[in-house]
Amino acid sequence: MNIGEIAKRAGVSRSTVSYALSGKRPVSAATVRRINDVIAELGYRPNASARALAEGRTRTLGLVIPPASTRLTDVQLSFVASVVEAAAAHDHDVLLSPSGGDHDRSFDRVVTGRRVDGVILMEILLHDPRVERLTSSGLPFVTIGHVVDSAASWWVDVDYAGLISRCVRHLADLGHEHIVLINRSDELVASGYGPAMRATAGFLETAEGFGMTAHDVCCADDPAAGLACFEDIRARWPEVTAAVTINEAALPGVQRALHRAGLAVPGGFSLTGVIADRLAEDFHPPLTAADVPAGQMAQLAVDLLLEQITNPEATPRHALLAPPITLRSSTGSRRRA
Amino acid sequence: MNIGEIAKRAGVSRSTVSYALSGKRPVSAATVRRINDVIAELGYRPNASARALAEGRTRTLGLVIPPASTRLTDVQLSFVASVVEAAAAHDHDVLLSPSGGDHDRSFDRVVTGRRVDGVILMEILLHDPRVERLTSSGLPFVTIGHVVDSAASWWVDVDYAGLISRCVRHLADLGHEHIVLINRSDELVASGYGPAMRATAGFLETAEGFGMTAHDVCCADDPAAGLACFEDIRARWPEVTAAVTINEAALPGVQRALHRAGLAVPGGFSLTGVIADRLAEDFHPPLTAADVPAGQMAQLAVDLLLEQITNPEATPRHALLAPPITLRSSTGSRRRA
DNA sequence: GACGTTCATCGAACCGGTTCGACTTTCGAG
DNA sequence: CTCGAAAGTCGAACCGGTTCGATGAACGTC
Repeated sequence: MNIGEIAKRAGVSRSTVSYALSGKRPVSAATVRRINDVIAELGYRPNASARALAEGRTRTLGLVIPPASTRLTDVQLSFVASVVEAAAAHDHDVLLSPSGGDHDRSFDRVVTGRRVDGVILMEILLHDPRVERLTSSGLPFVTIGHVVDSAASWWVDVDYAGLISRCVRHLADLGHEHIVLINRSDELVASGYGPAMRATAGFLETAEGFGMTAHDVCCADDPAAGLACFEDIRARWPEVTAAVTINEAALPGVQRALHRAGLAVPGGFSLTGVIADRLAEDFHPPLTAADVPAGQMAQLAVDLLLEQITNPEATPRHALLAPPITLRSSTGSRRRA
Repeated sequence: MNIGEIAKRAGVSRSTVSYALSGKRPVSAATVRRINDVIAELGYRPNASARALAEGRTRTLGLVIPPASTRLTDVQLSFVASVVEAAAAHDHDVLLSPSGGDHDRSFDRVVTGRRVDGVILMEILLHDPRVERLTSSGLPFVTIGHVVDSAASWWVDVDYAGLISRCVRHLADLGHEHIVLINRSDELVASGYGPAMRATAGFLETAEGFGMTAHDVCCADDPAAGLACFEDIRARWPEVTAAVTINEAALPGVQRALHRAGLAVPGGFSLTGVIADRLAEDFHPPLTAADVPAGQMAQLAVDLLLEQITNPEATPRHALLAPPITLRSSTGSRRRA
């Protein structure tokens, strides 16, 4: 059941059927009705490949995700789901492509085979080879996170430096003097992962401004590492009374370490950071934190990408989101150790 | 840069370029080399839409996921990532489509627009309307989980009944006499979610066989519900000494409730069930559990789907996986309450 | 030396849509 | 009544690949 069949049964030409469906040229009401009847009867749907070939666009967006070996965090996950929904709202589909490791073939296929009209790139590094590949391919793309030279590209990011800075200020207001930043993994930081770098910068700078002593440590993205990391912190700097973190995955371990050390939250120790709201709420006690607005970021990323696709000449736009800190109950005024 | 341009620069016809690339007819070594040189120089990649149109297949698989509003569990997440990787290994891409709620348009687009060669359907119900839609559309598909009338369809599933049964036997061996099943949400059970139904059946049947008293309760998929659920259990059946669960998302709440009640695991209470291995290991103490092999299921689902696509006349195949129970440290012999 | 194969290549048709130009017909304005 | 514009429709070309049938050359066989 293709457009020719519909045309034959409705007694019109193929082009008339096409115009009746797209509305790009006037078609008489009677003809439209006849065509619609035939379509309803035969259950016709235009072939997406043929349409893509003719129109020169696929109505599909590519979403490049970290490979499965890298454990996806809760925020990333809800981001993926939200991208799919935002795209669906604009009648677009989403093609997934893992990247990194040995998955470059997939990335290549998606990028160079004109399979998608544009790409959303997650988890980008400060110097990211994929960004260069995309730039030279001419395919529209939006990154989640931004590269060093960011003015000329399209991106959506969370203002990690600003948010962490606010967290530090919050702790300063509560009287804390010795604080620590629990960052993400060594490798990620070493590879130039933007959020980690910016969090560190915002953390140290703000703490210094308030005359606090501040330490920052890296921690792998899993509970076991969180536990070890926190015990290490206690051993090296027993005077620390509060921690700021951007490492969601390590949280359960940190919680266990706090418990083992006999530290109540927030009575004996305060904890805050940039955390997905669902995770912050599931913590015990609920975490005072800057909630990463994954859904909003996804929506924005899709909007920016579609705008860029529609108008390739548009000047690049970005969005740096700084969600407010939600006061829950994991931070309190400093107590003597 | 299309195939015609390549042909022109190599001084051959378009069909020769096509045959040189596909190898479906012999082409002289000299010509192949000349064509490859031109292709390398111009960075040519065939247009995926044109190829899909001509070949009648898209080399793309559809993956129907639960909508973003339904919080995806850890298993589901790693399943998605694994499907993408398994498909990539066969040079296929994955198109995501949410379903349920108001996302039927997306599902429709994917299914009826010939955008994909086949579909993998996650989280299916015992009576699932999407299965009927797919069946009548003639598109190959594989379901994760199986419907009542399952002999005639392709699916991969975890043997929940068998696994839960093993968990119960394990508890019986340890001397427990009063146990409870923490199932998934009311709504899910009410809507006929297979795993939940089969878990219940396997649980009650096996417990009865061992002469145990067994209760089963539903619990929403979040920590707060887990906490409330467990406190309810303690209030109603204080004699219960062990729980079996298939509800991963509720676990943190259950843990908190155990802690509040002053119950050590496994000293005061035993806990086991069907849980993703990563979650089981992150628990404190690590959970004795049947690890859901998400990666293996994804691999199998993709293999089955590709087989069905290649050979539509093949008789349906299924796989019911029963991973072994991994003994960790959350179960112990019964103590007097 | 005639003949059937295999090799290598070409041109044309096809996949199923969209879109452009051209051709009637209808209609309202001058 | 005439003329131009708009409505309504058609045929043909095009998007960029794949594939079929045909053709000519090289080759081994009887």
